[in-house]
Amino acid sequence: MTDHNNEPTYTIGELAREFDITPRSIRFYEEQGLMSPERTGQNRIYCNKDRVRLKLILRGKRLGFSLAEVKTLFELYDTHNNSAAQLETMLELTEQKRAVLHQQLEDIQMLMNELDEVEARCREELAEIKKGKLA
Amino acid sequence: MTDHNNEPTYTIGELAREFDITPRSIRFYEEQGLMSPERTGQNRIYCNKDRVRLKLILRGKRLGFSLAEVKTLFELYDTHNNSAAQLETMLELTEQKRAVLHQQLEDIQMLMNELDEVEARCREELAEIKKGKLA
DNA sequence: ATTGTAATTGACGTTAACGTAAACCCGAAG
DNA sequence: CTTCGGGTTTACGTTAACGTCAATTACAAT
Repeated sequence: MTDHNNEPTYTIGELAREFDITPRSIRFYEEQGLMSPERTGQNRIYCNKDRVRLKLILRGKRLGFSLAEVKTLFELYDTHNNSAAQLETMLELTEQKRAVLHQQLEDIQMLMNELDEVEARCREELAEIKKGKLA
Repeated sequence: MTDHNNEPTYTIGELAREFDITPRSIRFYEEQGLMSPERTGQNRIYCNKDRVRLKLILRGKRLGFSLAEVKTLFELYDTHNNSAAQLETMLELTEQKRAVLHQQLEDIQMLMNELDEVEARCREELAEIKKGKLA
């Protein structure tokens, strides 16, 4: 958290701890072109934008996106595309992602319902057992 | 869809086509202990229960679960556990899964919001371009 | 001067989830 | 009979996303 000139920065270790990942992972994300932090000599120095990126990467991963996919999302978001063609492409991609997310929402709903059932069955049986012990 | 004695069955190829995966994948799931279809000689013959299992496997995958995790979920669901200890364990596991799913729901919400923004920005710029072309 | 702590690059190892190729069997069609 | 379109096993190849050294550097405290 070396605060130099009013903008907060972080070391790789700090970010690693904060997000509960290893420095190795962070370097790997950089290697894959997902971020490019500044350097102090040979040491990496991360600014807020980098931290946000990292957060986005991890969120993408939790949703099952590959690093490559996350990267293209970044590129989409970054480039202020002026070409109409690219803008159209981008809209297509957001639509695709939206479809995937929608599917996941459905999946989650169904799984949650099943979990409810399993849990209910479980609690019932536990109650049975306890009744048996008291008798 | 060989209907023998009122219960529908399927070949590996049929299931593969239906779920848009390869037979190799299905055999792999079996190898991992996720299903064990009957045999006609050396050929696999899948019943409805197997088909449902396959569907569940794929749903699990879409949600980012590993095959191993899906397997333990199956085992949880299958075994009519009588031991109180095992029931408790099961409740813990369902709680864990629930937490993961909740996190995913949040992630999806945020990502969808971002997609909305990106899309809006996109459409604006497209409108600009079109206006330019008409002028 | 040494010990400790955190960082670096480079290289090789690992796991999951299949893909792919080779060689085989089997039942129906021409 | 052979050809063809399924299916089968065995086994090695592949990709992603890191893990795990190993060797080196830098700075900080004892």
